[in-house]
Amino acid sequence: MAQPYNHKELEQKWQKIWDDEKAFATSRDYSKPKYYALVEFPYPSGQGLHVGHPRPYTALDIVARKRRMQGYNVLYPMGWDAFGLPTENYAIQNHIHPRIVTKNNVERFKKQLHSLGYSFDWDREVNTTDPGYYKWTQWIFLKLFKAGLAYKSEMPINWCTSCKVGLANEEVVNGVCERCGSEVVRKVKSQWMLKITEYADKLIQDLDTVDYIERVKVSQKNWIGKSQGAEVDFAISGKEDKLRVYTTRPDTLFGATYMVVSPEHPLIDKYKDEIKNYAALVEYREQAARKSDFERTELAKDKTGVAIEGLAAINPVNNKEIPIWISDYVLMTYGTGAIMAVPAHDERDWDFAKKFDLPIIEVVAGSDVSVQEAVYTDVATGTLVNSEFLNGLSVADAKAKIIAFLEEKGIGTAKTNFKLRDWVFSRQRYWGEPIPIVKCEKCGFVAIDEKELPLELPDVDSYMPTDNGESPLAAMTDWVNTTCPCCGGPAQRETDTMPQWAGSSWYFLRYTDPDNTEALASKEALDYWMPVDWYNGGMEHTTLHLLYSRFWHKFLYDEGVVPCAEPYQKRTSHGMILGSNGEKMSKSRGNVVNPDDIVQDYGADTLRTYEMFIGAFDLSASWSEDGVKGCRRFLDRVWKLQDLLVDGDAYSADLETKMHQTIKKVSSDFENLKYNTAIASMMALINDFYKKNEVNRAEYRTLLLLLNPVAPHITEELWQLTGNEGRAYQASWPEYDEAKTVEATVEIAVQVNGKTRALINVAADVDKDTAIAAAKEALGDKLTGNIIKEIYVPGRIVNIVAK
RNA sequence: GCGGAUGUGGCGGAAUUGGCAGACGCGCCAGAUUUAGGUUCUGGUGUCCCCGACGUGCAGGUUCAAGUCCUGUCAUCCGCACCA
Repeated sequence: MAQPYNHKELEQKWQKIWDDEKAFATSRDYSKPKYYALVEFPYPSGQGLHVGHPRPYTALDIVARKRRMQGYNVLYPMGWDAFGLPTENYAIQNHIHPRIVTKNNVERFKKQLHSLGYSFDWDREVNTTDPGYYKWTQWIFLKLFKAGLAYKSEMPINWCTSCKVGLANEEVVNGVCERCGSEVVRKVKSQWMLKITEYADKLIQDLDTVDYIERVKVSQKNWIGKSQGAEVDFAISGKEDKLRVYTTRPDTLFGATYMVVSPEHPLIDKYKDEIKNYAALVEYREQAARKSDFERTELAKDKTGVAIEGLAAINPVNNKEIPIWISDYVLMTYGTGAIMAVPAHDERDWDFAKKFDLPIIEVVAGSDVSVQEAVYTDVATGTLVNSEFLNGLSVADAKAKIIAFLEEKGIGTAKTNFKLRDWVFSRQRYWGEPIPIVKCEKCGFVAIDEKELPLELPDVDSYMPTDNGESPLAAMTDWVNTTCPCCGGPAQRETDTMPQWAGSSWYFLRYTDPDNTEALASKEALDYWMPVDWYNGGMEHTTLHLLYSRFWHKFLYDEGVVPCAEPYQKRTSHGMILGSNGEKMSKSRGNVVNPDDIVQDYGADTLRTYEMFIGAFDLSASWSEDGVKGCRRFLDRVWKLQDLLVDGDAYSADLETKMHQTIKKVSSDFENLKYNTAIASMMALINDFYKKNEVNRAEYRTLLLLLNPVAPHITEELWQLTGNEGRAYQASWPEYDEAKTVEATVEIAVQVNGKTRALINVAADVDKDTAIAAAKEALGDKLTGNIIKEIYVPGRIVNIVAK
């Protein structure tokens, strides 16, 4: 009898051997075929590893281990996305330097990941807070600055009242701060911005060149939100000025019966002396400023607004004078901050017009414009009416004709717009990369010399942002006051730091050559390793991190720094692991599972197996301790198979087909995110061994290799115990013979009128006549009536239609 | 409101191009081993009026055949937020 399966002893033993043997160190031999597998590097939080982390890490560890066994030179690295607010908040509360907090958290995470037996190449570990790393984050920023893609802008930004930081639009979730949950208000502040919008078109187009799961592509496209329309100038009655609007429906111009501008629109202050109700407008604007974008744009709410008294616009196609209103449903940050309202064919405009009793003119036929439900906007089938020279045209034709008309008259142009807005890149915080820019009274904003990089984050007395919203760095006058690299005169350093997204926007490049001091990575390393072959990460990062990193990568490609236009060849996403009650795991719900406990009680191999077996990889799944036990039982059974081991260097005849089928299934399932069914097929295989009460060496050997990527420790131990040469992780991946995956005889169903009435065994390649004859014999007197049709699907079914 | 998913036994979940619904696991039931419990092994386990019928959120449809395709509809989850 074999010794009992002692997971603790055995897992520690093999983890040490792998370390000593440098088993998973990436080769610098660039002549072998390469494979770059990547998982999102974690933020090393104070809570330690969560059971959600191992799901993607195990999945790609399986792929990485399998690829090594298939002869690839594999890069499967890990690092730390360690700048960020929770660490800083912890530092503020406990008066510990964030560097120390980060160091402690990283140590803990690393120990936890190590205990799970991942094949990460720890020689290539990166940390975004390491000056040797952020030197290159700053270097990329300077490149962006020099290319005109980084600029300062005074504009309304999202301001978190609690964190006292500016947030990207993308970081505001349901109107509250993504990180702290506090209310977000609008505040004007001078911010560093990155022109991601410059790359909007490329970011959409190049999605066609990569293998991302469809959901991710769709999310990215929707986020970028490309729309084709026109900008149209409306004259302001009696003034030189024009009021420019953006519309996706220029064909409905004859139906524009009023205009709406955003409460912040500059028009209002420009003509304040002529506007009779200026005070009312200002009051409305102040109300709007207190609302978040979310509240302002919530669909269900009542429309509000104030008419501007004393100004009117002229509809350029029919020269009718129409009123101008202000309303907070028009946002200054999208389009031109002004719209033409076509209440007959836009729901929001319709609501507004009904509430304030404004005229509604139908210009696309086919609706009853007196009731809201009938608002007609069908682009595919509509026909224009009440529109003079557009009458009778389809919407598409009318669009083309009106744009031509506007362009000829010089009052409008075709225009493409994007929902995507530029990236607010400043944070008034301490724990981030300093922005390597100084402000000189004479020269303006000046990049510091590249030789000065990294511009290190200095130590400060307090990590709290100042009450006026300045970063704690602003209090360090010794550091702030410097000289201008351009003219040598007095200058001040930028005191804002970069957002957490900065370091994670290029980390996959650094892994290829992490110790390079001359460049972010050598050309040779980048040419060999890039692009990442398979990147897996959470759905929550598809619009933020994924878009930002693609943007930086495309910029670096244009600069000749990286060899490919897209960073990731393939992108997949995993589902969340929920608590056993089906809710998101959180301390307050008391449903958090600590992976350390599972490793302790059941072993890393059990945890890894369970995380893969829990359900479809891309869907969320609930944790179940019983499920963990089932996976442990499976590994116990694999362990105890050594007692049933018999000699044999070829698969036994009765299991040969099953062996080839299992190799085929496991091999393809590992490639297609179907880890759960791969494990199920291995369970089914060992059930067959148990039924037979024996397994031969050839069969056991194959099983151990198939299972090795999932449960590397136990399989390595069994590999050794049962007298195999070398290491399992170095063995070749099992191969199968397609011809041998097919059964000689198959059981097929015999149906009458689609209902199964019998089962027959036939040769797999039996012809139709023989199959039908066998089916009729099996049916006997169950078959009555006249046979109308006979259907035979090889290997599947015989269906006889009788009446 | 828009966009994306998801809906299958007591539970987690399987099911090529439409082709025997419920693989695999959990739980449960029974038997064996055990002083007993646990462990382990073996067998069983969708429902019902059980030689038959009914079953994949609901209602229709196409088809010899539908979890899968089509139309409509309901529910839940995620993302976005009046995007002009």
